[in-house]
Formats: sequence, structure tokens, C-alpha cells
Amino acid sequence: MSNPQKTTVPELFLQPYEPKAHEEAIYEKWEKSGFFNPDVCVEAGIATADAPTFSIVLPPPNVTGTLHMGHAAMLAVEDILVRYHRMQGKRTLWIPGTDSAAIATQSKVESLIYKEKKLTRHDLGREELLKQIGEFAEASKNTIIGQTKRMGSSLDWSRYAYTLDDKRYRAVMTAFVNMYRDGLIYRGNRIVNWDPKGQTTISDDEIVYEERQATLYTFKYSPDFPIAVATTRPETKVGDTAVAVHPDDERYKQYIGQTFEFVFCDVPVSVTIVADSEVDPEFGTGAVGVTPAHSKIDWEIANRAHLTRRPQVINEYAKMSVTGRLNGLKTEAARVVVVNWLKEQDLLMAEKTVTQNVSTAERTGAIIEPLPKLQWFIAVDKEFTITHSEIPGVQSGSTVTLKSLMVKAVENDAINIFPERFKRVYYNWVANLHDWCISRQIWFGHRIPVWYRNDEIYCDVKPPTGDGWEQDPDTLDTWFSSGLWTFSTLGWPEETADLKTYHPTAVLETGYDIIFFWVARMILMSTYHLGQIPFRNVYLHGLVRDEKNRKMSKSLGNIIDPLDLIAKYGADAVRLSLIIGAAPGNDLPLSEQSIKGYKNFTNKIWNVTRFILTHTTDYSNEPAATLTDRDQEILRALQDTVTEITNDIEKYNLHLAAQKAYHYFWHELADKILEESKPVLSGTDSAARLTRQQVLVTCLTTSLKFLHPFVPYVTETIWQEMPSDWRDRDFLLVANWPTASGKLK
RNA sequence: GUCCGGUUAGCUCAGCUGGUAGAGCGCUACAUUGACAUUGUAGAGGUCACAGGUUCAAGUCCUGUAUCGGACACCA
Repeated sequence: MSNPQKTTVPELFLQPYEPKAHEEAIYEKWEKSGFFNPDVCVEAGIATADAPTFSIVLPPPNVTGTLHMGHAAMLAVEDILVRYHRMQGKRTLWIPGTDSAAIATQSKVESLIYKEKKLTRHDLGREELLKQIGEFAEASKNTIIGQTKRMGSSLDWSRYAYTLDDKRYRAVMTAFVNMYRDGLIYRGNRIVNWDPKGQTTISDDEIVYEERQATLYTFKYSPDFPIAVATTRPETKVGDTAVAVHPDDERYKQYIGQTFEFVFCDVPVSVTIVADSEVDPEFGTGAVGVTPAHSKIDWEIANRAHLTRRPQVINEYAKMSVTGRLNGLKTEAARVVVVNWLKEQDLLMAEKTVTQNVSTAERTGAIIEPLPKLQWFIAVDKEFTITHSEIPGVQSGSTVTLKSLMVKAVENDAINIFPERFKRVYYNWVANLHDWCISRQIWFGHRIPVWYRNDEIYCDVKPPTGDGWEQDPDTLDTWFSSGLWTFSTLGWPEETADLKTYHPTAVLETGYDIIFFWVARMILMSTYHLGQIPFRNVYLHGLVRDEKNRKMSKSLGNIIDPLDLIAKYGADAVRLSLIIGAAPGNDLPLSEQSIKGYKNFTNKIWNVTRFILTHTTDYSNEPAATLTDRDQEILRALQDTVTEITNDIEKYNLHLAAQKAYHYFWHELADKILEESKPVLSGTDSAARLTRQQVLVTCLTTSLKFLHPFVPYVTETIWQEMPSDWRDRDFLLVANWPTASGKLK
């Protein structure tokens, strides 16, 4: 028979729970345990060597500064998933990393240097600028890692990756070379989005459309020109080479094929009338002035009409480069000059105010100037043979395009998206996708592995031998390397054990605003390079807004620093506030008051523990008398709660799971069960007293387990203080998740 | 133009496969040196935007209307 162990209530429970006093120490203990690393868990027998795996790569924060609430939400969601699956005994891996974020970081550092020293990157030179950016990135990286740890994130730091480190560099170079050899990366002279302020090309996704008022001018090129055209940009008309009309338009049919020569505002211009069925005869005059060098659509019209002459009349600084009075003027100034000239010549027929969407660069705010440039592109519509495919619905050896791979991976439910409605958004984007311009005229990033010598071109991971080779000066779009992230972090292109074990990853969790930039590109890269999907599930969280439901922004001054909140209320409370009430894909307003409420909850857990410890100093876990009816009822309710929470987590309804865990613990266990247990515990029926003690201990340990993914710090702090025979493992971090059926202990 | 989402308690939002509504904060009254005032008990407060429809039964499914918001595309 057992000797009831005599325990005492640890002293720290006599004080209210103070997160600050415990959180950092607990995180250190976790790190020291090594259990964030699945290899250690296997060695320690916590996970079996053949246990199922669960892996997530952390969306790497940019090394541009510090973490914001969006990052905090992301970390909370991912950590909950990871902790849950780790407790399920899976080989669970969550890989941390940071992103060099090419343009974002370079422009930030450039502006800092300019503010301090009034120096530009050209004053510093490539090497010096890169050195300073490197230092900035390093400092920023350390800040971010520190903040990430404060949130309680159980990341395997031994596998930390940085997009510019040596391993990732190799991956990026290899990816480029492979795609180049398959003909999927090509160099082409095409209209690109040129950012005159940033002096670089940008992708379609880095454009922000701004609605502005503009004037639509209808005019004739010269007095004897037979067709009037309309434009909001008269200054570009000096670069026109054609007027396109619909082939069936009776008004203009007779002119098709004719060429007209004239001088337009000092510039000699030659315009041919061409037929193009894309032209809408109902719109405007039914005729389009074609400026092939300064409009994507016009470039394509010129292609279809086989027009080879495409004079560039605007340069990289958004200034005119032509003969005559317009030369050297900025486009806006040139527009005024041209309009005045049209008026003088009596060629202007109408002016109309219209609202139009102006393309601006997301990063610099400059108005995008479409320019023809020799750049590197990824061909998304080009057919090729996929040698190896594990993608459902795609046979090895079949003919595919990158676009078709991107569609198939989602279409066949190989990849699930939560919430599902974003699938449509995804398809929509893929359908509208054009060849992706991947070269950037900035210095910070992965330099393109291509060298030139006279007419020779060399592309390989390693530089060519011999003299006279010059490397392409451009770097790659940051999303090129980000697209490789699920497998570059696992050691690709080496065939590592990690890659075999943890890819495809289980979940990709990120904000819905980043689905195109990143999610789509990871699918592209992974299906092409590995013949695998990058992840089985996509969980999209919403934007964190302030309590008035406004976006957090610098200009509104409503940015909340997660670290301030953690200092005030503890990481657990911050995590709960970012989960409860936040359905996937929906924005969530963050109010400090609710965080305060959740801090109270952590104290509630603390005090329930204290109560149970106080009443179980003579506790014995020997099976004694049979459970009372009420005891059994309590255990059944506990069982049901475990089942519901487990199901909700499995379905990625973390907000429901957290809500239920919270509600059960406070309003069932604390408010009802504890209250009604008081007379039992102080009563004379010793058998009933003993079984109730056992039931309460079961309720507590089980609750700590299912609460742990949500509020890891307070639950682990308590776990560490509990009598050892109440625990199945020394760390709650790796304790066994309560089973949904069977006995609870 | 195409697509999508919201409209539920004073505020901010949950509510999965349909069964006479929930949380946090706020409000009212009472209690309390008793695990916890970072508290407890009780309570007020909602015709779940509106109108039709399906159903024994509809915030929950269907149709339409209003209104707010978002994404994408874009024509000169």
C-alpha cells in the first residue's frame, strides 16, 4: 500500500503569476534541453525514429528592422501548431531564418547613409555599400532573433538559415543554372517596369496602383493626318510608330497599310496605320497611337504588326531623350510643352478629365516608367518535360509549363488552402501571370551567375576560367531566393537527410497579403526543381489592426510593438489575444484591454494550480476507492473537451481550440468543479476525498497539456514545479498530448 | 470591369456539417480577510442589415436588395 507522499506548496505560488519573472528563464531551459531539435527528441526517445514528421519553415522576416504585430501573430500560430504536433510524438521541425530582402534593405540603408553623410551608393561604390548593408543586416538579424525568442517560439535554432548565407547561395545559383539550361530562364529585350527613383526594374507585384485625375487629350499628329487619337501622355507620342485600328472599322479601313511622315514637336515621326483586332472601335476615336517603347500593350501590338522600329524617347531618369525642344525635360514638363504645341498648331481636338490608375513603385513611390530593357525573365508559359514528378495529376516525363504546375498542385487538392476562398484568388493570379522579370539593378542580393566575353555567354554556379569575362552586374529579385525557401533551408541541392525527411513541409503559414509574392512562387520553384509540392497546407492569417480596426502604419502612429506588450502582460497573454477571435484569413483588431484579460487568465491557471496543490499535500495516485458518479462525469467532460480541442487544431481552427481551452479551464474547472470540490476535500468521506484529489490532479495536468501550445510559458513554469509523479515527462514541452480516447493519466 | 469578404450585445469580434445566440472589454446589483480583487455570484442588453424562398426547424442553405471593405485587371 502506498505511503501518501507529503508535499508542500512551492513558495512561488504564494505570489500572483508574474510573467517577467519566469519567461526568459523557461525559454533558456527549453533551448538547453535541445528538444526544439527533432533529432534530439529521437535520441531521447520522445519521438520514435520512424514517427510521422511535421515541418514548418518560418516565413523569414526581412532584416530591415524589427518585428511587428503581424510577425507576432505568425509566430503564435506556427508555434501552436508545432507544439501540438511535437506533443503528439511526431518528429517536429520548425526552421528559423531571415531574409535579406534585397530592395527593401538596400533602399533602407541607402537612405540612412544619405541622411547621415549625404552620400549616395555611387559615392561609396559597390563593395563599400555592400559592407555597410551587411553590418546593418547583421544587427537587425540579432534584434529579430531576440524578439522571436521572446514570443516563445520553439524554433530549431541549430538549423537557422539566412537567404544570403553560403548554403542558400549555392541553392540559388543552382536553381538559376538549372532553369537557364532548361530554357526557362532567358534574357530578353522587353518592356519592363522601370522605377526611375530606385533605378531598377521591378516585378508586376511590386506595383501599387494609385487613382489620379488625368487629362485625356484627343488630337491629330499633323493637319493632313486622317485619324485622331487620344492619350493621357502626349509627350510619349514623339515615339509613336503606328496607329492601330480595328480591322473591320469602316471609318479607317481604307488607311490600313499607309505610312505618314511628319514632324511632331520638333521630332520627325513616321506612323503606319495597322490593323489589330484588340482595338475597341467603341472606345475614344477607335484608334490607338502606338508607342512601342513605352507601353507594354503597344509593344505587343508592334509585335503582331511586325513593326521593328521602336524608338525610345524617354530615358532611365524619366526624362525626354529626343531632338528639339523636348530633350532633357522631365515627362511632366514635356507634356505641357507638347500640349501647348498642339494648341498652337490647332491639332488639339478635345480635352477630358478622366480618373486613371497610375502605376507606382511600392518601395519608392515613384511613377513607373515602362521601358524596353534587356533583362532576365522566367518563362511561365514555356513547355518543358518534367523528368521527375510526385505531384498528383502530373506524370513524370509529361509536358508541362510552370503555370500548369502551379495550377495542378492546388487543383488536385495536393495543397489545401485555409480559408478555402483564397484558392480562387490564387487561380486568378496565376491566370494573369506574365513572364517574371527576375533581374534587378541593385547591388544587395544574389548576383546573376552569368558572365559575358564578347559574344560568349557563360552560365554556371562557378565563375568561368580565363581572362576577359565580365559578370552580369544585376542581382536577382528577392522572391527568387524566397521561392526556394522550403527546400533551400533543408540543404538542397545536396540530397540531405533533412530534405528527404521534412519535404514537402506540412504547413506554410503566412499573411494573406503575401500569397502571390511568395506562396505562388514557392509552388513554382518546388514543383519545378523537386517535382514536389512545397507544403500540404497553406494557412493564411489576417492583418493585425488597431482597436479601431485601422491598419497599423507609421503615419497614423498606431504601431504597437509586440515587445512592449510582452513586457507589460507576458508573451502568453499576447499570444492568446492574437489567436482567440482571429478566424483564419480575417483581419483582427488588437485591443490592449483584451490582452489584459488574457493576462488575468494566466494568473487564473496559476491560482487553480495553487488551490489543487494546497489540497493534495497528502496525495496518493494509488488506485483506491471507485470513482463517484460525479467524478466520472467530470472526467467525461474533460475527455470531451480534449476531443474537441484536438479536432479543432487538426482542422486549423486554432481560434476555436483556444477559446474552448480558455472557457473550459476558467468557467468549468475553476468556477464549477473547484467550487463544488471544496466540501468534498474538507469532508469526512476519505474515499471520496481521495478520488476527487485524483480527479482534480488529472484535470489539472490534462488542462496544462492542452493549454500548453497556446500559453507555453505559464504552463511550463507550473509543470516544472509540480510533484514529479504527476508528470509523464520532465518538460511539458514534450509531454504526451492527452489522448482523445482512453485513460487520461 | 472580374472576383471575394463583412453587416450578430454599448465597443471589437467568434459561432464547424441548420435545432429558439457566445467571448473579451464595458454596464448594474450583491458578495468577499476563505486558490485567485489579475475575484466570485446574479443580471441588464441582440426581431443575428433588409426582403423573399427551401425546411418540421435558418445568423447558419438558396435568390435578390442595401451598405461598407478588400483583391485582381485595365483602353489608347
